[in-house]
Amino acid sequence: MEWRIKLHTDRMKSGVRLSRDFYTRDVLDVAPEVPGKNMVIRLPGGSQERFRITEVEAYRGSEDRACHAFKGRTARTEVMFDQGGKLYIYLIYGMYWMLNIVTGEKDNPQAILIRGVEQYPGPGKLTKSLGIDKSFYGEDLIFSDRIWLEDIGLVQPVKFGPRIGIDYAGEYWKTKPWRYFL
DNA sequence: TCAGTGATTAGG
DNA sequence: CTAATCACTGAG
Repeated sequence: MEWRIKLHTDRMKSGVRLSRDFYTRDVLDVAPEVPGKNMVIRLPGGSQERFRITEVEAYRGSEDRACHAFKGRTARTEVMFDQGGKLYIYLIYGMYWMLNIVTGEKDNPQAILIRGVEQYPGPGKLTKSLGIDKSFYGEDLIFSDRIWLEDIGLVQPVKFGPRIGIDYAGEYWKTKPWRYFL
């Protein structure tokens, strides 16, 4: 019960913005550290809010059949080939914007799908609620004044399991435990 | 379980 | 130009 109270009282507390070095590591090192971090965002109304990230998934390079970079470099996936710390945004099923954070070094395409924050579980629901759309494509979390991540000095135990919604990727990639959540 | 919905992509 | 695909969601 105490952890619930702590989550709530800490929610608005500001932390330290994560720097480039955090993102330029391998996605499998970065992704497990993202749940528990705060996402700071300027909402459509103009107010700045903080949301605790609760669930993410790792997509790792041109070998990962579930990763959009698997099919090579296209206009859509271009930003994944840039250095870590930028946003990869795309539309799915004609309705939902997906929010991803690019990781790794330049020309090593990787990204982390943000699947949920504390108040808005679900990748499509959180982008809709927070007003995240194509205009965030390529946004740099190191310099942006409307969205970034911050460390609030809490280490949360992270659980893990297989990624969601990638049946097409085949048994090997589908079963990799690359989903991380609180 | 299943339809909605439209950008993106590869292929003529 | 066409047609298939799709890191989802909510209704029944």
